[in-house]
Amino acid sequence: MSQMLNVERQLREMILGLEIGPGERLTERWIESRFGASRTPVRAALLRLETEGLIGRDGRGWTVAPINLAELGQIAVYREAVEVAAVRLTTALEDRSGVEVIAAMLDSCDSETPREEWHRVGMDFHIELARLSGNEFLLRAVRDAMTRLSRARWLEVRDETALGRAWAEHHAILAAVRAGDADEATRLLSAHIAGSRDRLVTSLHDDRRGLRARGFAVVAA
Amino acid sequence: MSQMLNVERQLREMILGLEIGPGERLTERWIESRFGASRTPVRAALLRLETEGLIGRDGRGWTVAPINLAELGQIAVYREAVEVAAVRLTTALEDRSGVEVIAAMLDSCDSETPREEWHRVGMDFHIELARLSGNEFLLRAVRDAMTRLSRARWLEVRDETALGRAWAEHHAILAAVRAGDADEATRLLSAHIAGSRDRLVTSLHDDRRGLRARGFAVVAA
DNA sequence: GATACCGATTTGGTATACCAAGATGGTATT
DNA sequence: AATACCATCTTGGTATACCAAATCGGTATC
Repeated sequence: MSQMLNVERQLREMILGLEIGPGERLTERWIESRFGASRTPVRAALLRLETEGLIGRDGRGWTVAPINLAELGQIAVYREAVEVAAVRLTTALEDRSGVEVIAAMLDSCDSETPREEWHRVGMDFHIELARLSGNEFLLRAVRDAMTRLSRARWLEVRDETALGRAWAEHHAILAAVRAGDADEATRLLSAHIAGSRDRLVTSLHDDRRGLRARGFAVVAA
Repeated sequence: MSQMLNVERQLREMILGLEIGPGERLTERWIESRFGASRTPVRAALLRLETEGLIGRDGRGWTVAPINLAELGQIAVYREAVEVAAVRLTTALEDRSGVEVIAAMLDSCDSETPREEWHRVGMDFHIELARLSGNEFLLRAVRDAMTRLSRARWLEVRDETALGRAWAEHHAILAAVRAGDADEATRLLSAHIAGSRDRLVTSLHDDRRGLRARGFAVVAA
């Protein structure tokens, strides 16, 4: 059986879905029996997830990466650099029709849409926006950053107004890109990322006791 | 024996040192016998080198990544985004004394220094400059970009004046950072990266027949 | 002579056996 | 009762055996 991809995918989903908590120890034998694969594909999956930053080595042994508030700040800086560069490339394109596809994706969310879907679309917005640039490295950087952020975003205590605000900011960014206004687009994007980071870090910092009570390792900023 | 790290390091060095040519096929069994390791550490090394972009899958099987001129252009854009962000962070620091360490590193090269060393120092300049920012993600991005560029830079037909020009540009960037002049530093850095890219792509494009004659796979822009 | 077909070999994917180092727990000694 | 020490178990690192698919040659047929 082609277990390798399955083990990697399922394990990633368990980690991102917080079914395995941040800071938890992983043993190859447990994964082996949990997914019915042997150690070889398990090792391959672990090596891949390590490069994604979702797990790390704890001396000997593997550990699910903790929630690291300092890291969240650094990722925001990284994101801003690459996302702004991607948007600048995109605004310089003649054909920016890809913007409409992303707008349609945003509009697929309404009041009936479950929170989980709002989150996913919110992340995909940034990934797809980077893809429009046509630069594989900027795209990969944004995708990696989003992967590392996704658990934290899922833990964030987010009210409806915050989701709506992000949605509006996403649309505003698209409007500026559509108009070819690079400066406005990057200004809006930078502000969006900074605001997003502030709300995320604040929310997790305020709730860090609750997170630790759930058995999640949280590293302070 | 701790073969895993050795296999990975030695194989990386063979690829970066062009002892294994771009486009060449790799078999796990060959690596196994070449380095006296078994397939498990070989697999680990291959998986890691794949994420570094030095090797890729060719259907079934592994292939050393070809020299890709279009990719070199994309990397330059990526580099500029992350290196400029790093330099902006660094100029905003109160303590920029790390700049002097990098300056000393540059000055360790003189007319007696072999070409190979000039190349290494030229790459380390960018890595160490990114490290000063204190942002792990920007540092990793620059290090990854440099790794992907290093084979191409080694193939570049470079005269002495080009090496000296890069050295002078590096010093000029450091001077701007030392003075805390972020705009000047980023302007110089952007120009340096763009010029470096142009010379690199032009050189490889002009010599692509020679490269192919050496058995190297070259993908056009 | 070209081509279609079939078997042998190669090769990556997987499973598993073995090993050494570290963790664990229990016992004996003080 | 506390602690030092030793046997045992766990666990990641490594080596190897087995499998299926793809590739490569060769032969036979048209």
